[in-house]
Amino acid sequence: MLDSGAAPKFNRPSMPRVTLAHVAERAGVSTATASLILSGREEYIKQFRPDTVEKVRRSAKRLGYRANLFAAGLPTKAPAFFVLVIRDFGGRQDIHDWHLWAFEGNLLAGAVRLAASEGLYPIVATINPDAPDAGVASAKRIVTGGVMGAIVRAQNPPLEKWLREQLHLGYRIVVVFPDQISNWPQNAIIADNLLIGTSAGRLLAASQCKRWGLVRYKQRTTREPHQLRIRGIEDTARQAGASFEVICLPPPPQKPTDRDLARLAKRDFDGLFALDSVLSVNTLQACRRVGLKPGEDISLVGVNCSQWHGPAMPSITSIDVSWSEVGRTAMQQLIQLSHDHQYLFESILIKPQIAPGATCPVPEEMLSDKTGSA
Amino acid sequence: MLDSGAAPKFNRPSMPRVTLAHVAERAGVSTATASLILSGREEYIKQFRPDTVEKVRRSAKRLGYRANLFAAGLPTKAPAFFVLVIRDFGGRQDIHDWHLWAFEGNLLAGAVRLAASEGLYPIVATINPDAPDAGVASAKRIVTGGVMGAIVRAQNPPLEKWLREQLHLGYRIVVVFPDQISNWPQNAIIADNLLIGTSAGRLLAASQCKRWGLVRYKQRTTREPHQLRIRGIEDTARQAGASFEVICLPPPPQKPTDRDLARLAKRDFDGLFALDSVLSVNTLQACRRVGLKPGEDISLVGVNCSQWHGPAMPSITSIDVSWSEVGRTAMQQLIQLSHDHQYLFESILIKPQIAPGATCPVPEEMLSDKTGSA
DNA sequence: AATTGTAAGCGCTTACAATT
DNA sequence: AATTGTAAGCGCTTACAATT
Repeated sequence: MLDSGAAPKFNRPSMPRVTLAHVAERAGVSTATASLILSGREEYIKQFRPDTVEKVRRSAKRLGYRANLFAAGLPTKAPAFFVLVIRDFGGRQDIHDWHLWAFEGNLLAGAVRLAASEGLYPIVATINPDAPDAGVASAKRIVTGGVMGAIVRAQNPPLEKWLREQLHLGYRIVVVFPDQISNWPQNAIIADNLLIGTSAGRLLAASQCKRWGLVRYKQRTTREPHQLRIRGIEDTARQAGASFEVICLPPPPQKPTDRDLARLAKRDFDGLFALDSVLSVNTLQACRRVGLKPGEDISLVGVNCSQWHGPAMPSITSIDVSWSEVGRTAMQQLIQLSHDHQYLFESILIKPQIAPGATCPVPEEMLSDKTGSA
Repeated sequence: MLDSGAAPKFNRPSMPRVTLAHVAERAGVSTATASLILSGREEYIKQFRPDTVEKVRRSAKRLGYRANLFAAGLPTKAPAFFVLVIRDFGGRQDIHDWHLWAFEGNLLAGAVRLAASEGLYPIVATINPDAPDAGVASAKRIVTGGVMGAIVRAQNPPLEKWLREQLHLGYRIVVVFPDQISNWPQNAIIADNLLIGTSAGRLLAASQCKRWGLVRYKQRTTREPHQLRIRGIEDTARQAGASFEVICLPPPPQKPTDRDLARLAKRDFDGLFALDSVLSVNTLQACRRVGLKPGEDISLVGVNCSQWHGPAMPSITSIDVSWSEVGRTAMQQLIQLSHDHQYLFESILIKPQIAPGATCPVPEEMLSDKTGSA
């Protein structure tokens, strides 16, 4: 299929780039003059004679001149690039992995929209959480490779540890959704996980639920974000005088088994809270499989799953964290730090938003507190 | 919420970077020696005395030296960066837009995995198709800003025209999924749209369908990729002696109306082919709404929707194009061009794969031809 | 011959000097 | 005073010269 080099017309060597020197020479001025004029900054341009400005601009246009952005950044010590480290989801064709890309995409979009307005470009590195050290080296290299700063979607303890070291060496790093929250009093953008839990609890309480079930993964160690969510709903359960029990489902590659479903089928619960997006969808699915109808005979509140609903399924009432808002906030901080020539800021909590769905009604008064960012 | 600058510890100025000169000085050698040794290339290192090598490495480690990748690329004229232009899906909270990020993510992943092995980093620019000229300038600037090359997810005719101009100026550009296929005999990675259509047709024919319906958008102009898919299935219908009619659904922001559904409800069809991913999902949804059960009383073949199925819905039998394969192929070509110091190659067709689902059976013999790339 | 340094240069920016 | 050029420098690489 590939036929490169066969036909002569595919053998054309790539032309040498047009440089500022070419433009200057053709316009009969020095490179300094050309540079100043092409900078586009009025304070520079106005000190040249109009016909000189014209000459230079014409020459640049004529030759198709484009500044080399890498060279341009060197003298000013203000690189036009920042790093964005996101997750790669292996080559696995798992449907959940595939969808998770949408979160990363929104994070990227949030950051990039702001960056563009500052003339900043993102260099994207991906890290596959399953491949501990493989692709990480390349990401590390670029984070410390002379960029203006880095926004890193944290992935695992070793990476977070390295990031903290680099941060205190003076690299401008903003961490997004760290796992070990308590280690990040500085430079992190964190979802308000406690509020996620209490919000879910308030929804279940408002629906008069009395027998709450918390759906989580069966794992030895529970990560801090989930712990906080659990604490949030536990507190609310206590206040609401509801019973509170835990249901475990297997982590992503696996699907819930009949044994997992049995617990649900006993109908001990009238309200469920699923800790994350995949759990939420799996819980909805599991309920339907055992004949439960969330929204009718049981309430279900999920997390980050408002975008998830399949056509014939009820939409899940969801406590959402806006990934694009997180991306934007991270970028905002990076820009601020850069302007201030600093590298530390106090970590920021992002408030979740309640996205009403069919699986649990949302009282009017809870709909108002949708905002949360500065 | 943000408290930057308040506590004194957030006021630490970012430290100046450690440069090669620092490392060299501390090791008592010239920058040339330090550079050669830290290049990591055996042919350079072996010509130095072992203790010199040690001195330099220790000094670099001691000072926490990281090479500035932008400066490093200048002298060699082999920049370590390429551009990847993908789509941005506005701020719209449309569920389809949200999911479409997953495609862009897979495209990115495909390219980046290969790039990493060559030490290449992607600079990502996004273009919002709805904002014609707004963000485009920034993307154009970086594409011609001194990178090794660019992979561009084509978006619209004006952009494609500009890309073709730049290509013939000598910029290394690989276009992905162009709209105006016939304008891209060179430097494009294109889905084999004709084969998508004929594959769908063969599936419907194999299911003994006789009254085929083609589901497309109602628009004045039909874009070339869709035209080819239509031609593919039309040809197959003729060969199979099936009738062939068109059903129109409204484009993405809108949902199918009752009037749109009426056509389906008349049950004139026993086989449907939906032209793209959004149409496929909408068609499945529409069928269910009028009481049709795809897979039982009607066959449905979609495009790029195998990952889409909601829990309680049948999975759609889909003709898929692997976006990560497309990304990988584009990257492969870029690397090849760079090695050969060329900038043109013959456009490459990517064969689709048949992903069996519940809405239309797939004969054994059609499952084999899953591969397609070099 | 083995080992290292000198120097030029990548493409740009900007302070400052020099010219009219 | 208005206009432009000179020169140094950003941080690096690599051909080549120079030293032992």
